[in-house]
Amino acid sequence: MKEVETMSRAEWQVMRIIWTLGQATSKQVIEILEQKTDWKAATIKTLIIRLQKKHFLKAVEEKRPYIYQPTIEEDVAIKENVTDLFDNLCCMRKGNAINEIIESSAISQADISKMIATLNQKAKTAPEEVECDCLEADLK
Amino acid sequence: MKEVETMSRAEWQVMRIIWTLGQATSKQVIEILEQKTDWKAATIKTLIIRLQKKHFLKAVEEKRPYIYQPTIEEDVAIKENVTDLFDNLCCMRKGNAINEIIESSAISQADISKMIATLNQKAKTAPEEVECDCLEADLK
DNA sequence: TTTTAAGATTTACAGTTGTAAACTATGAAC
DNA sequence: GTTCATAGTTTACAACTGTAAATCTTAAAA
Repeated sequence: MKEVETMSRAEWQVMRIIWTLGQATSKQVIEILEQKTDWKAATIKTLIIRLQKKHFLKAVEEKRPYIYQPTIEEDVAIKENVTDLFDNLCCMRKGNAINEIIESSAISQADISKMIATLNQKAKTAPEEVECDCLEADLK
Repeated sequence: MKEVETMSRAEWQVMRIIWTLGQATSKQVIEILEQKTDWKAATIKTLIIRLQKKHFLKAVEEKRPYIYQPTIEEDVAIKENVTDLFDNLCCMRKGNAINEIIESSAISQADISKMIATLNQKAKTAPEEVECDCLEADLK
């Protein structure tokens, strides 16, 4: 059973537009997503409605067209998603997985420096080996 | 429309067990997952069957109990998942997202060193800033 | 060889997601 | 004040998921 609302893949694309714009009308979102995808306007409207039902978007409804605004910050949502994924990976393999995304992502100088700092810090107390816990009983 | 088969969350848990053991009978998987989750044996059997239909597992069927083996390597599957997630994040925010998982994950000395090496290498050609492309039209 | 328990397969069913058409309401133009 | 076009809401429907019971098979015990 689902405890917390989550965004589907398609819904996430809608949110990206609105996060980037700060707020947007459905028309704006539709115009942009029709460029990026093969979705029909009706599809995009459905996604907006679902995001409202899930409370990830709220609409300023003074008058039409409504203006849609995010109710969750992009960084927070990203962190939730990434955490959720990594929580289900074998501990032993996270390091390698992270190394692979670093390799394949464009990252700014500033972010690189920050990561190196984080890693140096971590190195002070990091274990020689990380144990696999894939067969361990969970506490839940 | 789905071009490629993907594993659902629940199916992933089954794969983790079998990846870790190398191969396993349904009984082994059931015993372990009954510890880790609230799933009933029947549920776990369903997941195994679906994984076979999706060709992520094959069964050695000489005789019962069958022995199930992965048809995809764990590292490959992890990379696909992680890539799939990061492909849908705003470019500008990937650096920060990666930094956050580094902070919150247990990582071995060896993996830390490797990442630092990767980052130093990247720093040589990394841009000062990464541009957001969330509103850009895709090539597809 | 019959019985039976363990294991495999089918069937079930509601909720989510991708995908979109049909329908309704409203601001703006006439 | 009507009439539209635009924007918002309902309805639709199949595939995928989480969840599991019911049923069929077969190796092993009796």
